[in-house]
Amino acid sequence: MDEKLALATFGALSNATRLRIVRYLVSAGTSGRPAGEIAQAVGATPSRASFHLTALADTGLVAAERQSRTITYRIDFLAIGELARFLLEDCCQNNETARSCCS
Amino acid sequence: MDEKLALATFGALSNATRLRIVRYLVSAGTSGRPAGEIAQAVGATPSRASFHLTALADTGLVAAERQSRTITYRIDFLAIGELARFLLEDCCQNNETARSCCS
DNA sequence: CTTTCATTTCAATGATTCTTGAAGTATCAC
DNA sequence: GTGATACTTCAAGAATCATTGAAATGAAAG
Repeated sequence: MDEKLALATFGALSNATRLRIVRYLVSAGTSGRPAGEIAQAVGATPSRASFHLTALADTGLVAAERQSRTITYRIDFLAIGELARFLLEDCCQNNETARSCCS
Repeated sequence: MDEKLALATFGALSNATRLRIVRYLVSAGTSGRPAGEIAQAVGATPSRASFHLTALADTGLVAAERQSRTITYRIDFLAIGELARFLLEDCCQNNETARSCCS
């Protein structure tokens, strides 16, 4: 993960609505959830949810897949892992204190 | 780490100048660096650096300590570790794919 | 006590991001 | 075809965030 993407990904996670979406999609697992259901789950209008889903998709944190009328969004666990790796390895130079938190 | 702090911390890391400061302070290790030196290292005016250092300190990513005229800023490795933990455990429910990136 | 040095704070401006509601696109069912 | 459903896009305004340069603070030194 390059620095530019890391900055954008941190930005994506710094919004309450988007973080709620991420958590909801994590709980949904690999099957994902349709946009409308996500909007309802996080208490956002369809338009607002779409705005934030697009922002998340732009960073690769979620992937979108159209199935006829519905668009399914799915969390990308690898993208989150890569962000954690960026934080601990690239940024923190593998500092032991930092790493010890999630081992 | 609660969600509110996590949001603020992601926000703190989503700015290029602040990320440069974090990386510079990581390379400085536990002794930290004075504000002026940080400003110079990241190519920011004193005022701009101060603004971003305050933002970082507000989230606990760095700690400030005054020594007579100079103010030393130090990275808090634990805070970064806690953010990584939030990401992998709280957000990702310990998903193995996410965890595998930094093990 | 004045000056200098290191740094912060302030106010103004500019830039980015978020929200809202309306209009648009795509797909299905009739 | 028309109508309904699922979702996105757009434009306008509101809110938040970043940059700048000037003024203020706090601490040492002469």
